[in-house]
Amino acid sequence: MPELPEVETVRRDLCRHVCGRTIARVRMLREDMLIAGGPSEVEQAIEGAAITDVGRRGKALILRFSSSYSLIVHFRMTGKLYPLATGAKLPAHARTVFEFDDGGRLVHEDVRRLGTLELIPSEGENCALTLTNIGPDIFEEPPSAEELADALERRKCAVKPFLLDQTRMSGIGNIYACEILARACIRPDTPCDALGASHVTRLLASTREVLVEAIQARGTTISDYRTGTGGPGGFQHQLRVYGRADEPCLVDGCDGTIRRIVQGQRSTYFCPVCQKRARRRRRR
DNA sequence: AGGACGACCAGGACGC
DNA sequence: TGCGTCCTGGTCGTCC
Repeated sequence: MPELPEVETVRRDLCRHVCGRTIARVRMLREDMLIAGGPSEVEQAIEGAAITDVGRRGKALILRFSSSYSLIVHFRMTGKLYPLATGAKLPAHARTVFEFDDGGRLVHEDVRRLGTLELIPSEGENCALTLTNIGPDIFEEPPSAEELADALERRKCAVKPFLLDQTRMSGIGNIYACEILARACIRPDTPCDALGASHVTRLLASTREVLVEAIQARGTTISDYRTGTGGPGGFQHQLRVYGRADEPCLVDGCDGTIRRIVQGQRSTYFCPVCQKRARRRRRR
């Protein structure tokens, strides 16, 4: 599932491969994925325009055009965006095809069609529906220890659902939430307001480490995700807990067994031995 | 206020 | 073989 490292990988790949190229024609095969404007508006806005930049906020990818329009793509679960090899057949679940004036094609594929496309004038990007309720990107604009401690103190919910909440900080999804907490040695069901200063420090450091390593590995491919060149990522081989229920903990010297629990209707994986639950602090 | 849960969507795994 | 059921999960909307 495309989370921050996956979308960042796609962004970097597309910057390299499609920036500067001009769209001759856009074909929208599933118009219902467009959440603002109609297909004809998209055609008018981007046909004849060049892709000038590819941006990202959280899990949202932003294609910027020389016509001063932006197309915001949210992959949700199964979205992919990559240049199609010359002469290659269109994939079964192609939803939008961008045809370049040099003959190349960029294809937007989404098996489950949960993803969205949104056209918006670039100057009004921040008002896009896709980006309302999406907080600062946790990789580009991470909170300070003080800010994070403050946010945690105000919440009683478990720390894992807190990490999934995109409104304060954006980009972390189910897989990386599990991995970050494993790295930080914090139990996912620890209440936010039980976490102290040392936990906050570990949480921030682990977040940074996991995201950096996952981006270096070009993201995690479990089933659908593909990079911006159409290939799989590599971080699935470096996962410590996600998807490893009943398997041994990989931490040196730890004899724990990975457990799976459900939080907010989502799978959570952790090692009950090396991930400690903080004791709730006494409040005065 | 904020938590729980269903809807959206389609395919893969699994049981009978 | 073939069908039904469950599971996957990001985000939004609804309800309590």
